[in-house]
Amino acid sequence: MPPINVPISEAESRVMEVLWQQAPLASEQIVAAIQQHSDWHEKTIRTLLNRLLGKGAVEATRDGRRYLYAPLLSRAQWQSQESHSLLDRVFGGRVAPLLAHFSQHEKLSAKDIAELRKLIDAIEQKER
Amino acid sequence: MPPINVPISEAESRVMEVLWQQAPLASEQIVAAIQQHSDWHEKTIRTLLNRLLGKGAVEATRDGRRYLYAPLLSRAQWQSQESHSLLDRVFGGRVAPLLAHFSQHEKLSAKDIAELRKLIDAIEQKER
DNA sequence: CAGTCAAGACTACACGCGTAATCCAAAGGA
DNA sequence: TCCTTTGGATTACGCGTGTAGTCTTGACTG
Repeated sequence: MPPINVPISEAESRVMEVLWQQAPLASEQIVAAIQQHSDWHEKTIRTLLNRLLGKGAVEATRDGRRYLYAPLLSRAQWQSQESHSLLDRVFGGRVAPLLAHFSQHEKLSAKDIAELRKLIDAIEQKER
Repeated sequence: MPPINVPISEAESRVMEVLWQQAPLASEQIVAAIQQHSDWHEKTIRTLLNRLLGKGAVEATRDGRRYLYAPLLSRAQWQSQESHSLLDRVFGGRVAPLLAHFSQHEKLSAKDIAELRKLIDAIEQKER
């Protein structure tokens, strides 16, 4: 599975979210899923699906007279791309300033902090 | 100082970076600074400056026959906007998954980890 | 005073994106 | 068999962005 390296837009990512939760799906099901939480027109959603196809972010396999769609770009890959992009564009590629920023300017709940500590402990465990 | 809440584009942010390092500056100095690290045309840079003006992200004060430019949007504000946007768009608004993602998929140096630990210690200090 | 130059203002243009509408072909119903 | 329906393919269109080019006006030069 080669990494997919095409940027997908905000609206397109909403379509991907549906497929990341469940796939393969027919376009009708995707439309239905999205319309539960937004009022996008069916045509709009199909357009986005087609653009994702063009970008190679999803695949379509024929199923009778329609297609079933499934993601080729994984959620983790996409998250990596977006995170990396933020890191490079906004924080000069360094993780610590990003973290410092979050700690100083974003509200971290006690739970967040506890989770962070656990994560770091886990990382250090792995290291040694 | 009211927070500036207009999105600035990638290219525009390069111009802001110059002004965040030093301000106020005449456009000529901004052009010179940017051309040290890129080959953007002078006209391009001036266009970006003007768009930033239009967005209210910088201010221009007359200085004889030219303007001196200074940021109105601060770097920290911008970093917050961008971070928040990533957090919401990509990680459902929760910090821990973002961090988990970084810890699992991005390479964190030992130094990063040490800094993270220090940050968390500091946060917890502050809390109690 | 007329011409030139430089900084900023205005205009341009292609491409991606959000947001659809229209066109087409195959399948199913009358 | 012809019409309708339905999924998909193609086309549309305004806005932001990257990337400049042209126009204007005031200042300086001869």
